[in-house]
Amino acid sequence: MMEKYNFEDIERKWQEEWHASGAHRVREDADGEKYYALAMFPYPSGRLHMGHVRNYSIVDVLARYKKMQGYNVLHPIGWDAFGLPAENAAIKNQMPPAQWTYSNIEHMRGQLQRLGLSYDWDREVTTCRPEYYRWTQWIFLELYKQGLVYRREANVNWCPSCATVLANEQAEGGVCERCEASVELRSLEQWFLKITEYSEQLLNDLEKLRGWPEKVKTMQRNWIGRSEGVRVEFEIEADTDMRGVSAETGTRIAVFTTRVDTLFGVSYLVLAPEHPLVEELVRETPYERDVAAFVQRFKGVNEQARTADDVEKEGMFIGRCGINPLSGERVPIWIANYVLLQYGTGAVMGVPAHDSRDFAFATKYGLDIRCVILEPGKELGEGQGRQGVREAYCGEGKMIHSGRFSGMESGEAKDAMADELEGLGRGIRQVNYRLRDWLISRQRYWGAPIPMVLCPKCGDVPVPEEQLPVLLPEDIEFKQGENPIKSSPSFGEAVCPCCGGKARRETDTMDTFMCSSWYFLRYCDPRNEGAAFARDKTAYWMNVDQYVGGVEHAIMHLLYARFLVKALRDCGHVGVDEPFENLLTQGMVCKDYLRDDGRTVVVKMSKKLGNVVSPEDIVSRFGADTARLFILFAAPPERDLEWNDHGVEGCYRFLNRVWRLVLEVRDSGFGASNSHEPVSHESADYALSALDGDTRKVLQRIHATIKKVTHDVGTRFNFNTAISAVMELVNELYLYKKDISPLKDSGLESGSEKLQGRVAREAGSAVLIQGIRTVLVLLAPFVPHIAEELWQVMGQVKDISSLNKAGSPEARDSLNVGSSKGSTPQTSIFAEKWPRYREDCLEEEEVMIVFQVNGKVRDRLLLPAEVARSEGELRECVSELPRVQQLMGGKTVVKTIVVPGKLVNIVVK
RNA sequence: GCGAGUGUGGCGGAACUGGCAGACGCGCUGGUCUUAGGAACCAGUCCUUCGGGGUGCAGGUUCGAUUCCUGUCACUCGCACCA
Repeated sequence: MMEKYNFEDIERKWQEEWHASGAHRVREDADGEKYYALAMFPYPSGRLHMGHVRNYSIVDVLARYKKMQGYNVLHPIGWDAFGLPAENAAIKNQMPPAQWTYSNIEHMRGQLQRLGLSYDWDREVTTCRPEYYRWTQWIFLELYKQGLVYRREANVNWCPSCATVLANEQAEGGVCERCEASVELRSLEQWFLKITEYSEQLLNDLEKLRGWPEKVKTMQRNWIGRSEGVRVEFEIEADTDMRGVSAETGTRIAVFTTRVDTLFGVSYLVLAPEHPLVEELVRETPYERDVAAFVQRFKGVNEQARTADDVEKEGMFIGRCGINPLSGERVPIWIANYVLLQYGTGAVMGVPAHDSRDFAFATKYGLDIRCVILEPGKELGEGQGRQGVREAYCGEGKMIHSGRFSGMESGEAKDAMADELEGLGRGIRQVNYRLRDWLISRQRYWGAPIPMVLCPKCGDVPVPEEQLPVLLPEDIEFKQGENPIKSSPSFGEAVCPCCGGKARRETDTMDTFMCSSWYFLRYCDPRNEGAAFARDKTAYWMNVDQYVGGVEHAIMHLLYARFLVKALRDCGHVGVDEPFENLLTQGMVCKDYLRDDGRTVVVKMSKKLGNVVSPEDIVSRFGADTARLFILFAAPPERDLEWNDHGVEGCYRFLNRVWRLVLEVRDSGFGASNSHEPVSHESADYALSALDGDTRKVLQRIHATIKKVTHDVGTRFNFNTAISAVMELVNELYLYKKDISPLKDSGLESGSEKLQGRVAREAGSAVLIQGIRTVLVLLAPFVPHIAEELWQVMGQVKDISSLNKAGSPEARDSLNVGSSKGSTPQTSIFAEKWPRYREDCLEEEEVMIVFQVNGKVRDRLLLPAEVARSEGELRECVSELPRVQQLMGGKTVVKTIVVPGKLVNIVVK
């Protein structure tokens, strides 16, 4: 009676074995080529979800595969452990965030280990531990030294009832997610990193990232938002009263435009309501009161709400006029909600005829709409009023009504007008970025404290390096409201490192993105107590060869990490420009969900909807190997994956099938142990050509599978098709095994026939065993436990090794997957070399050729390979095909296309 | 709005540089075995009026299009203080 596939015992056994032998520990090795496989580290939310399982399974396959290929593989894991949920849990459960976090990590670490992921646990990193955040603080100070850190007032979402700062997501619709009070913008002192100083580099270096999905690069490009244009200055009309305008702010309004060619179409100027000039321009004018009221209305509204699609454009005239620097025309100055202070100069020129936003605004307020660019192929009547213009034309065209620029192409005019403005000192070519500086301060407890001291005498003073880490206080009271860190009686008090006087300690903590922007560097040297990382360690391991994670991190995390690496490079701490060589963005794990309206839809698994499947449940019912196999088989990694319980069962069935195949082979006398008398040397020395057709076919399939799986795993990351190829091989081995079963030996043949038969059978057995070994090795990265177990079983099957004599030692090596070298039950399958396929084994004896008439398949023929490859012979074949001849009857052959080895297409009329 | 992506059986998905559409798996149908259920195994499974027709829809390029081009429709995702 064959033992059952007992995944529980097997998985436990091998996990213990790997742990005991330190199978996944890794260190720098000058001889080996390194490979750094990295999954985005998890937030310790409590338990793993299927998205984690998918992410880590993908990376584990790559890590194990590369290792079998002989690479020195770094495959680490850690915890992105700071963040708001821990604080919320602290308030709810009256438990310190640290305790909540560490117990979550404890549980999730167990879950990861249960999945058999090949992490080097000695390198585990936890961002909320002082040993780690000490270096996060150090990095902050390094940036500070470089002048990349500054503090200024900035608007934050503030909930007056909770007395706290909210993230945008917590303030959706302008309402606090917890108490539903309406959120206001509050101006507070905030810490920023000058990421904008790197805008150009962050944009340009995207070119270097050949291994990144185009989609992510496009998102980053848009995010950085480079635009070339001209900063144009409009003089404020001289004959108006200038009382309010100070010398510093000047008497001009600067606007930024990418369409300087439309300058003659300007019919008004608009300032953002918060623009510093506004107040001065209206001071002591009849407009002062109304403008103040208007500005007040928009002060409390956050930008997101103000710029949303459905928000009506609103504005008002402020009683002043500007002068168009090229046309000399007077244009009224307005303020409006659709102009943002943060972008460009906080002011725009209104060109209703050629900008759809301006068009909407001008239409609403009855402002002039002047057409200055003619859409190609269209004509414009006399009179450039509002009549006839139904929508803004935003394209290029011929210049009209633009003084001496009329008649030019708009592209030409752009240059000419920019030149002229520059000559007049009224404009300058400028590049603008949408990217803004990174606000890293959080008025929260559970984060790395910003290592600064605010001294009344010396100002902002960095904490000296030797005083790091600035530890999070533990004498904290957790309750709804203000930053809990302020409840510590001692934390806020500090001695100024500069003057020794009494000072205040900064109580803001850092954005958790800061912690996760350098963890991949720490993995290279995780226990270093004297530095964040040693330069030679990062020099060896960096860059990350393959980074895998959800596309939700396409912008922020990946941009911040790129920025920090560049900044650290400029501080002399790392030698690379970019951290992540190749990036794979995996899709979401979805499941069907019955909506209220009775329709079933497939959406992302979420607790809220209740369509989740717990990894723990699947692992305990089917095992880690099945869970991994299914999640890799159900869809290619970058696509969304639909969870299907039946599909999981299918994968479980497949593993059982592999299990039985191996055990049956072990038990039913395949292999040399079955021989009653030794097969003579000569008869055992098979040449490939001496193998019978079926055996050759199986051998061919084995090598074709090696080729496909290697390509699918190593190059395409299409694990689903790799797995299906192995399934096909298993199906074929099953059929083949039945054919050559030793039980078929009737013993009725004559002596020589018997010998011949046995020789053939032994060749068959050898190929079968080789096939099974191949299956196990190819499956090992996906389902490591069962592969390891069955590899051990195969160690008990004696190898005939007859095929060893079929070629050179190298060829032998690749032909006999992991046989030879006296494979013993003690040898791990992961010590095996990843197999290489043999070209000569791939060649098929017969090839299926398709015959088409006018592009439609009419016949197929299985032809010997030489015939199939010969164009001449294929042409001849056609005349022998009755079906083709019949369809050609009475018609003239126009031409015949022959694709050797594939098809023949006859075009007839 | 701006930007990106995806549309193939009952379902998840294959088809790599244009060359047999539907690999592999699920589900379903019939059978073998079984007291029965399950498991396992075997056969079948796009539609069809048997001519042929089929890859969201309409065109185009080509001997030949799921693949390339143009237009169109539908859906999905991203767009600044959660992680």
